[in-house]
Amino acid sequence: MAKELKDLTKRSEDYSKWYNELVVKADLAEQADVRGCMVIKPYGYAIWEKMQRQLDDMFKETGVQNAYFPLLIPKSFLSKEAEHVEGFAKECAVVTHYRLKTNETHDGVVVDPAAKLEEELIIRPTSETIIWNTYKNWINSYRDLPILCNQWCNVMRWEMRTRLFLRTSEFLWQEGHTAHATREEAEERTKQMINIYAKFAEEYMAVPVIQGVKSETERFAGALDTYTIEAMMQDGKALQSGTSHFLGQNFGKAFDVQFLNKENKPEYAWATSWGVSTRLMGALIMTHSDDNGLVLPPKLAPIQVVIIPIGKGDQMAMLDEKAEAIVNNLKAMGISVKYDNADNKRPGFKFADYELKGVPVRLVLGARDLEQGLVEIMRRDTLEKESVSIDGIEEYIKNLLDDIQQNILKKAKDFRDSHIYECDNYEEFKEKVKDGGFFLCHWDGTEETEAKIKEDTQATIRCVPFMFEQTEGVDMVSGKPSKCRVLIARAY
RNA sequence: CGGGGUGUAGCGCAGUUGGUAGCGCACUACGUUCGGGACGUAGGAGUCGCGUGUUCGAGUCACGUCAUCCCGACCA
Repeated sequence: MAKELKDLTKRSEDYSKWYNELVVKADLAEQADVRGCMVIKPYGYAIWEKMQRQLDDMFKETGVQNAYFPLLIPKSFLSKEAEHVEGFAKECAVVTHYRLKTNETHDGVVVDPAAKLEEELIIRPTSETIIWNTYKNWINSYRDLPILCNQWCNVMRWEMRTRLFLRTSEFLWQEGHTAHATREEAEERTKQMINIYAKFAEEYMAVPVIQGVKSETERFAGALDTYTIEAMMQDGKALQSGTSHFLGQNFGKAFDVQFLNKENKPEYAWATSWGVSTRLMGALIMTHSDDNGLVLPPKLAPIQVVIIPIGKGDQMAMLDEKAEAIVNNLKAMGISVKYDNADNKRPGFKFADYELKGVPVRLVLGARDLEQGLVEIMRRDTLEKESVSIDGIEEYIKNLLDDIQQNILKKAKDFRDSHIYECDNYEEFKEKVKDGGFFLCHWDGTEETEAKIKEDTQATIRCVPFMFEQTEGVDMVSGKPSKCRVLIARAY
């Protein structure tokens, strides 16, 4: 096992603490006083907004439109698709009453028993049911199809254990729900969306991901196929970062959504759904951060460049003037920049603070350097400092931002690739998997084997990956023949 | 839901055999500072998670309860 991963494993013992503390210190989010819910603070939300905007653009290029559906779902809707209810029943919050009243001692409120709902309402854990109940009214003919809707919303899943960004009871996400006239078209859409997620993760988040298809046990409740993108965190564990489901005609049948096809014959609609959540923020944090704090990819950083002036009182006016010119030039180039000339914080404090916040580039405007026409530039990914001529500094910064974006992706990719192992020996696997990493192993396709691996090692089959050339072999656990290698890892 | 922690000022914590509620950071004012998380002086801030009990007296002891964190089962 690589030495650096050993070191990470050591950190992994209190990785959660490191992660939670880092998030709080970097001012991204905090745990709310309500069980398992999260307050996303302005700086954190700014990152989420950038993600939203980019994803939205990518969706719209494929014809998807945004819409909005209700938060509350009648209980009966959820029971219409058997597997779906099985999967979500255990984690639903239920609305049973619609009114409170003053208590007998008049110092508080109680639920008014007279206001009990005849049918309870479920706070959406996901919206397939209410959306397909609506689609029923929208679809009569093959000419009405496809329907390509996405909604940005919150959902609630009453998780037993929560963790900031990775698993909160309430989380923000987008969920796309499409209806199609043919199986082929729906399957095509399922793959198209997982490709978009992978592209977004790599090009914008600089998080390399492995695409694949889930095993039957890990599949979304009610889906025929679940495609996933799996990212590797710095402690070698996997994080499922996005999913796209081919739902077949399950929801079409459950909600009786039929249309007349070209042959004038009734047919059930074909469905897909796909989503990514604020968990992506967790992926971002856990992929790039170091001990100084966050490292944000320039394409998603709310502040891409921070300018910090250093000088004595009478020099500040001159520095402000110099800074203003650079700020205006950078803004004109579409670069978001913050000039921090607050006089109540010393430069050293500002340096540390913006490093913690992950600002990709820092420009120090020092009176002393300026006499020689120089400024100091520091890049957050490597923490390297360089003195650069102030002439043409804007172009230099633009190139540097591009370079940082490329570099952190490369760094994450190199790390991941050096921790992917092919393994054919179960004893060796059991020993190595403890320390993290992705394992490509032959699997006989049975649930028994899957369960045994999980019980022995806590690792799970993440997916059947697409990106590797597949050959037949022998299952390392059962010794039975195997068609392909699957990706196995411990996961968040 | 099982096992283990932790609840005391905004944050991080100390508080001895039960006897006046403390420290660091942050905050406010003034001054000196300012090239890698400054310093001095003065000041503000706390129903000790909540409830019941034991006691002359409870942050401290007992019982209960709630919240939160970590480890499992569930999950994006």
